[in-house]
Amino acid sequence: MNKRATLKDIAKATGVHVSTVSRALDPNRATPISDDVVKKVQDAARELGYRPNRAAYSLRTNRTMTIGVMIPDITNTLFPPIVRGIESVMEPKGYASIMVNTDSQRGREVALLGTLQERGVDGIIHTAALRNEPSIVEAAASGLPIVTLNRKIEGTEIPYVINDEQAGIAAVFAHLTSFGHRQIAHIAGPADLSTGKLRREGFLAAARAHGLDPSGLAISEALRFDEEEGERCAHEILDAAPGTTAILGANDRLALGALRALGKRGLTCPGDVSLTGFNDMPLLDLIPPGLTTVRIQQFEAGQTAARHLLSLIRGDVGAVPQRTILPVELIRRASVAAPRRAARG
Amino acid sequence: MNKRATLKDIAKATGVHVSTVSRALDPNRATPISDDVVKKVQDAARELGYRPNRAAYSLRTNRTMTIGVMIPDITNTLFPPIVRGIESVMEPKGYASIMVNTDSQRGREVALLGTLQERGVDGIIHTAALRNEPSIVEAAASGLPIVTLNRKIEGTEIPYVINDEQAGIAAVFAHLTSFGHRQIAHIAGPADLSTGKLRREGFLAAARAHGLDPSGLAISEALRFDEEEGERCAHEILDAAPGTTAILGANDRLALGALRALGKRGLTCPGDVSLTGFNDMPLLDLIPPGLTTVRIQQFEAGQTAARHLLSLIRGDVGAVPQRTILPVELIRRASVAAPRRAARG
DNA sequence: ATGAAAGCGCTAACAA
DNA sequence: TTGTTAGCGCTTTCAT
Repeated sequence: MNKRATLKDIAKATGVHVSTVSRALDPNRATPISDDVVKKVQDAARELGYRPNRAAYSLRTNRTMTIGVMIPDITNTLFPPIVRGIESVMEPKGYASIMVNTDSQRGREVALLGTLQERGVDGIIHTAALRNEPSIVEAAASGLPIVTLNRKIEGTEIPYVINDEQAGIAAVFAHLTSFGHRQIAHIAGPADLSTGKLRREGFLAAARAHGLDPSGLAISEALRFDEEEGERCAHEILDAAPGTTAILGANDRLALGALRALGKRGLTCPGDVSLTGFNDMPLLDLIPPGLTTVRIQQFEAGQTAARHLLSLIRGDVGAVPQRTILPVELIRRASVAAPRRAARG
Repeated sequence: MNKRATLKDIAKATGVHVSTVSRALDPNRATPISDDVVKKVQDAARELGYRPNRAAYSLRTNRTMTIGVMIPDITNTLFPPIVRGIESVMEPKGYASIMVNTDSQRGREVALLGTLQERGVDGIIHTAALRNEPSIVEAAASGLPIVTLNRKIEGTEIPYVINDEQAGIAAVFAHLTSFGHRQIAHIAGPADLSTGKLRREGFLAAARAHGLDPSGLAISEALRFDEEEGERCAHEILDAAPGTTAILGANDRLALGALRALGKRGLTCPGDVSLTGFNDMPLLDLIPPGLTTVRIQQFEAGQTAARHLLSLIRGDVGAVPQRTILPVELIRRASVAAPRRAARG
């Protein structure tokens, strides 16, 4: 383990002072250096396999060239493309990211935010932050650049990037009504997650827009965004409102769970009940009958959030819109059909 | 942005020397400190919201408490559970991880290894390293603790953790022959990836073990582990060896591609051709007809690799077996059935 | 049991 | 254009 070359080593090798070496190696050099010294230094650096010591740089400049990426769970297919999107803009700028999984637990969210701060990250991209979690607000108030993804934090100036949840829900809802559905139920996501809340609101708004009384529509709220909860909620809905002809799921996994519930009840999709999801997860198209859903831009969302964070880090606050809403796309598949007996009116 | 409290601040607040503060806060304190000083210091630390400056710590100790995790692509469902497994053991020990995606490109693999070294990571878990990529060997030789996952690097002492590829392939192969299949073809993975190579070898070995002449079996090699290549290879196989009754895919995605090829040819699975995969990706069970496959331990593999890396970092080389092979499990689904005309003998 | 002092590698005034 | 100097916050050796 021959330890790494330092500026001092290069200085010794070239006969110039370490500060000169530092300057010669600085890509955006402020002070002018004679060409031959620059060349000599760079040659020596290459020769010695010099790599700057990040810790020393950080200690001195208070910049780690590292950002924190907080996500609920990388195992959720929603997040890997986001992470890649972030990486695609940060890596070329010399930033590395430390990713942490919060499992949507308040305790973990606070603790992990703490470790990121301790490590002196230059900024944080916070994906799907819990609603009503103040620690992130405090961190932002203390001057740490933060951008949230999939989540607006009320009452703050923290810039956020979200998909157009409302438009997505409106699109599926309109799609369902265009087939004649009126008895449309909703499996809502957890209320403490912003997507859960927004999509539920979108559902209610869409119902009103189509002249339906929201209070007459069945809504069951899932505790988690998973198949098990989707199944439970679907049963709840079908027990409470047997006339339901369509179920609008707050995401794909809930819809897949509902599909299972239909199967267990001997009901078919879309024959007996139409079904829709949200997100368009990978492989979804291969699962019969083919779930109609809403495709969101994950990679692009990551990129956008990263670009905004870079601006914040640079201090160019003016360049960052407080909110960015990314367009979504309705994906029509076979899980929606006309209701058996269209209950019009 | 009121800047963070330092040891000096605590020293000032408590009236003791900064070195005393450092010692009082050290969890595994070497030198004895009087109880009341310890208490006073810890109280002040809490009061001031003290968080150690990692950069200063790193500069001084040459330890970053950070590891690098190199993976081909987090978007591939294989890797998120591995990452969580790694995190589950590293995080409690105070380590953070920097994850980088190599996209299985030699250039990226070398460059990203470089940035990890520059950042002074204490160790690296390298998942699915490219075969014949020497940079990682050099890094290990220079003293950097490294553990590889899904990959053995020949001719080195680098510890590796792999799934029992051979046993997995042997199990599916035996499963196929137990249904009477003899004309078994293989869609092999890329030869420059260890899983591709190992599974191909496993296929050949299994064939011999069952008294089949490997040279009589059709093998088509995919350029990538994706559906498109699976489809291409399946067509190639069915064109070249029309008598094929079963296709053993090197992974699930290749098998799904093959499934698509069958569909396009008007063939059914398992009616006309049986099909098997490897990995048991999420949602696979919901895709008809239900792919028979091999389940591997991803989370556990990550945990194991992380534990081994910790031992290496601690200098406890003796505690780390050079190779760890994790058991796999055959998952029987409906994609395998008896061939229409069992070609026995 | 505690203090003093050095120094990790780097950058950034300030001088020259 | 280059050198000198100080110091970021921490750990650790050596005194006391």
